[in-house]
Amino acid sequence: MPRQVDYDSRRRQIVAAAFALVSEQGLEGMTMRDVAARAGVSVGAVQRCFPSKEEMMVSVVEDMNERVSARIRGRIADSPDPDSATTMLQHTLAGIMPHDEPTLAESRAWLAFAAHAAVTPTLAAVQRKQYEGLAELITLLLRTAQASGDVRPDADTDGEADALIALADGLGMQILMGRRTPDSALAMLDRRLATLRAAQ
Amino acid sequence: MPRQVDYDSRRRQIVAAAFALVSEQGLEGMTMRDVAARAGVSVGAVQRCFPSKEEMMVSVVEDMNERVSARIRGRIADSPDPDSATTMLQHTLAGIMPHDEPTLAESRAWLAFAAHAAVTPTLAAVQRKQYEGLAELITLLLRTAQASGDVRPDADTDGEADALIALADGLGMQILMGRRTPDSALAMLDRRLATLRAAQ
DNA sequence: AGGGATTCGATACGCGCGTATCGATACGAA
DNA sequence: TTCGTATCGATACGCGCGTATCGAATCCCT
Repeated sequence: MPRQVDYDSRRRQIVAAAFALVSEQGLEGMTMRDVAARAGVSVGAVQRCFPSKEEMMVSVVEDMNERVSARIRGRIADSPDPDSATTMLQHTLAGIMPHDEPTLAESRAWLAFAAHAAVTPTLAAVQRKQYEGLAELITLLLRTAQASGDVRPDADTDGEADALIALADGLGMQILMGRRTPDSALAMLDRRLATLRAAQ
Repeated sequence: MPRQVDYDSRRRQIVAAAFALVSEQGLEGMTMRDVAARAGVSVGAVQRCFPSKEEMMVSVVEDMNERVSARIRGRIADSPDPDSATTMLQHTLAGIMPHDEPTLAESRAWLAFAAHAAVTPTLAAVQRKQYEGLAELITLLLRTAQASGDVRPDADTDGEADALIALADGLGMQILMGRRTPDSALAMLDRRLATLRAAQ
């Protein structure tokens, strides 16, 4: 037997397999056996990388968060006006909403983990920290846009950040349920952002 | 053995027990044994009322929806100006957001079922129909308020209804995660409603 | 009054779960 | 070359799940 394997890449493989299963079948579809099979490794290998299932779930959630962050960074970099705070704001919020199959899968998995976090303090702490980071970013973008006159000076940036996140989350759920198309949801988000720009 | 029992009240007992378990421990805490024990009946009794677990889940979701509807009706009736469409609108949206322990329990359970519905077509259809009804009600209220001049005439009532539902859902999740207090979330909702009233 | 149909709840069953165990295997040091 | 050791994956284990089964208990009808 090989005395040495690349643990990091194996962990990534396993996390990817676990994420795929959760996005397709929910958390109850993420069994150790199925994760191992999907990743093409033995159950023992999974156990060695993740001592318990809960640690694996934490890694999956963190990986999802990193992927969303990376996508947002990419969108901002590709934007014609990457330095504008309002541009970054729009791309950040649009980036957390599902609009194609990969991002739909992300949203399904996110929903599954959110439900689990509601009764599992460990996961709740992880997810909460990620929301905290997102809220801080959006607050910062709002303040920056405010300073350059692109957002109404009387807006409560902290509150508006949470309201925008809530709207994006809620719209994402409507998309998941098939009650709204990604395009129309995005249009609603943009309309909401527009009301922050113009003086009331 | 009693040849006849009150099936309706037993069904209600079981549904109440199942709901309590879901709200406390998530869907995975809703096992047939625990539901039976909590309802004070035997497992066989549960099986006779609900041939399968899935039918039980559907009943729980429908019961939750009825309870929310009843609460909204109560709020509207108790309001000082019950006939005003804007009053009904505010109470309807506020009524689906959690603000005390019973409604927090409702939101936790709702989240659990939403996650399950994402991978279970049967439940998805039930939940979707309920959202449809809610969206229609809110659209109607918006149109009525529009007709009496309480809401901007240029508002897209269908779109705004979904946006308001999305905001209320998202804010409810923030409350569940402990990132917002019910009061501050309600204030955000009211602020959003206010922007629909004034001419832009 | 008594027998047959019916409904009760306890228990059995098969399965899949997360985790623990362990012999087989491949390498580095002597 | 050979032995000790570290690491591999297959398999065992205990448990709790949803569901099926079944003898006991009850009531209606003749």
